[in-house]
Amino acid sequence: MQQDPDLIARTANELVGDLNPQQAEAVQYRGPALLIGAGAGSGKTRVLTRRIAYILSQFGAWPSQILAITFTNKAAAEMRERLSALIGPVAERMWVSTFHSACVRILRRDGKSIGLDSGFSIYDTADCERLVKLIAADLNIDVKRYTPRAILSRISDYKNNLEGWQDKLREQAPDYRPGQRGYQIGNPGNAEALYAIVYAEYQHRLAAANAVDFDDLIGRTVELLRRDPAVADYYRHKFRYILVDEYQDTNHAQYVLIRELAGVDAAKGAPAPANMPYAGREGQAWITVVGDSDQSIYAFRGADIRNIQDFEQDFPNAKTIMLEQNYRSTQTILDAANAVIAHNEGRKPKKLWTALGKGEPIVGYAADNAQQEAAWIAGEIARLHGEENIGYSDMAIMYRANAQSRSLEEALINAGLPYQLVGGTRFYERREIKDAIAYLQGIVNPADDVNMRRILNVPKRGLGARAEAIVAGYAETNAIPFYAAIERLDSIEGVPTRTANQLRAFRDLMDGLRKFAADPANRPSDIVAEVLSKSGLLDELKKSEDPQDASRVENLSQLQSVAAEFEQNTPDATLAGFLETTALVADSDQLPGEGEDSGKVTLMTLHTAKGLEYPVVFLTGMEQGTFPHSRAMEDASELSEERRLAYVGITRAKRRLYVTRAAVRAQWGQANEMMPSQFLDEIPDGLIDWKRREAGVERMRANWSNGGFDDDEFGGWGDDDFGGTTYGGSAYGSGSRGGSYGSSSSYGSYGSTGSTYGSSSYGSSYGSSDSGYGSSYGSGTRRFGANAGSRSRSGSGTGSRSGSSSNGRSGYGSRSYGSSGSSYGYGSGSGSSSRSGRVTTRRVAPKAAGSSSAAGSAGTPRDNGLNIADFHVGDRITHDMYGLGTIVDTLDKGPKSVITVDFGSAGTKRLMLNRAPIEKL
DNA sequence: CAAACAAGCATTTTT
DNA sequence: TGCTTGTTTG
Repeated sequence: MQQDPDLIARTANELVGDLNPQQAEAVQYRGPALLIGAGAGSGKTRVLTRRIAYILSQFGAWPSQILAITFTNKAAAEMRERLSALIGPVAERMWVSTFHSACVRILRRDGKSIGLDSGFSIYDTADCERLVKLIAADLNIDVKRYTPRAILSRISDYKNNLEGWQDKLREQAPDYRPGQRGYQIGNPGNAEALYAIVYAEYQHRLAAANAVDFDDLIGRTVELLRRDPAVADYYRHKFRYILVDEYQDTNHAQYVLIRELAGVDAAKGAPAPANMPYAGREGQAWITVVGDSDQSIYAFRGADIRNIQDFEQDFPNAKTIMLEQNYRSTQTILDAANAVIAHNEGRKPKKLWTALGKGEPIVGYAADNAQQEAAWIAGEIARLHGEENIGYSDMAIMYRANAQSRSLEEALINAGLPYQLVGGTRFYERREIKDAIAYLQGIVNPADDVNMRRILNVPKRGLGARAEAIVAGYAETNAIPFYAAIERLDSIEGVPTRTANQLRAFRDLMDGLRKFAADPANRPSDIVAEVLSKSGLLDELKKSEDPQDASRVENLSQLQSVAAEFEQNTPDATLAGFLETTALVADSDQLPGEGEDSGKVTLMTLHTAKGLEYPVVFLTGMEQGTFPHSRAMEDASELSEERRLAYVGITRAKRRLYVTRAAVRAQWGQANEMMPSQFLDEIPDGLIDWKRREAGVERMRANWSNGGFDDDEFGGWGDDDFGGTTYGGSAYGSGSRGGSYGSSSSYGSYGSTGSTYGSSSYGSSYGSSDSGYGSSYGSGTRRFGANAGSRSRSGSGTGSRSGSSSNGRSGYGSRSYGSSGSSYGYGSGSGSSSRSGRVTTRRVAPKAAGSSSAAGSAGTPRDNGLNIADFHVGDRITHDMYGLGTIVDTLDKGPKSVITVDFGSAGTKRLMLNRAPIEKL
């Protein structure tokens, strides 16, 4: 049955002999619909690839009959690789791809029947935003009230739910005709109508530009399958086995797409027989979906968890097989994960277990601030590498949001540790790259107005807003694309001669490039080179003085390399094909594949980390407001999603898990005091070995609280304990590893440069090491150092608490985070019952140490010599930053006296009298 | 029309 | 704090 020389036939025993019973059952199951509930680390990919091999060799299916869908290109590549190893080179020819690339392939081939020319452009988020802005300008929409982002997110919702613009328009604004001119919305009371109109107009212009956005790739493919029976038949006949990975992250459109491709509803007349040995050539294709509802973390982008929850109702004769044995992590890690996820309501109980044994405890660390958190992690990584011989590439640092990567990077640079950062501003989103791509897109698809208008004046060639408006007006009047108007510029009236000349030059440029691209002898990388030089993009950047532009030149040359690489890997590489790969890359795609050792520590967001595993994982920023993210804490369902994200993060770790937090985190240049994450409370206390349980500030706070002073917004009065003693001393130093840690090479310099952490010694040594980071980092540290200061407060009882905390858990209940704990009622996880109205992140350091003081003497004690006796309620003062204010309260604490000042619009602040930059009037 | 400057806003997470 | 956007001036 297998004449295909590229296909290695496998016996059933080869495919299931080494699997556990549930895995084996999943691989071999015969039936129209199978849900594999695959817990984290349960061998999901293995089962999926084995099942594909099994279908080929035991069901007798052709490779071309299989469609395997993943969410990222990397996952697809990995699956393909594993398949190759299992069944041979035939894997290279199979449809193993992401939803999006599978749809592109279908639309390129068959999109004509819904009006898509095969050279269509794929707009990324930035392109879409430009388009919405153009529309908003034309319709006179107030973009302050309706931001393009908000409009787009609404449009995305519509598309994810397959709500067409025609229906929306009919419901909300039946008199609007897409493409009509001079329509002014202004500010309608009816927001829904506005959304409907913009949606319709947006689709109209996408169609005119022969372009689609990400969501359209799915939605328009569904539309194609529904509208064109011949096309639908073709694919239903072709794909007899459809397998979908990460099914919990599918949205409604993707769900329908699968149904349509499988012909579930078309086959209704002949219900899927339950006892067929294989799918056969007719009727409904067989569907296998794999997923874990506890790892659904993309609801914000439309993923509908019900797809997986309701699978058995949705597909006739469906079968569910659960995989709960974990082969990845230690029992300790799984216990933590299980405990956390158990706090989510309305989920099917599921308990991962492992045969790997208990393993080491989770290590916890509470830092004073993000910089210290990062430095501690860097030190720990150096130690693990040096003492335990753990490779850098076996360690990963994860965080909730990309912005958190900065301090971590800085610490790693400072410690001289190799790292790679995944995500952040993506290569293809960089301005210069987008510019170059826009040229390429314009060559391939001249109707692409968004990209044409983007490059009209890039590089500067004297074609500004005015010229653009003239051309756009003509194009609109004549209902032709923007570029077509330029080609006809001789018939446009009222074009200044200069502008006309420039437009002609632009037209000649584009025509020349297009001719160049049309020559089959020129490959994509040649075209990229031609575009870069002829357009003047490269010249402009090379001439520039801006140091940033040097790296832009680098990036552009890298783009050319990418194109060259693409040619290497693709038999007949076309420019359009190249553009496609650039449009659909994901962050995780940059990660090295299996078996490649980067030799570097990996930094990435928790979202990016899904599907990956590392022997050592650092989960950072475990604070209320950071993780869970502040915008997700109010809403029960969003909080559940955060918790699933925590579950994903914990289960990435194979052997060792670290959880760290910072008591103070600076964001937007403001220091905020952060409460420990509720997820930390949800991990059973006995599983965590706290190397440092409380940050310095928290300990002090606890001690002062009985003095009745526990409120916010005073200039931090950290002292030497804050940095020196606490960090190098009791909490850390007394741990068994203190000595070796301090003496490890990369870290040693740090320890030796100064006794205090937050103050100048660190900032300056860093600042001098790298000019690029120096300014932002150095100043940030200095500012904090100035605030936290080095006023000595020695002796005031850091006693019992610090002692016991450094010894670990004893004596600490899971809720005893200092005195303030009880006032933060986020209730230990039981749903929405107790939601405190209190904000959990608070500003602790006023912007006080304004530019003047911060710039000067970093870390020196600066007593302004003011005396509390001179200040009374009602007195007027000025503050360097807040301006005029009136004293509303004073608190005499000697040198630590505090005044409360009402600054009117700037708010009411509590200020440390002797440190605040104020003047009495 | 471009360059320089000021103001306002921003951070979830991504195919 | 840092970036993007808008405004002003030459």
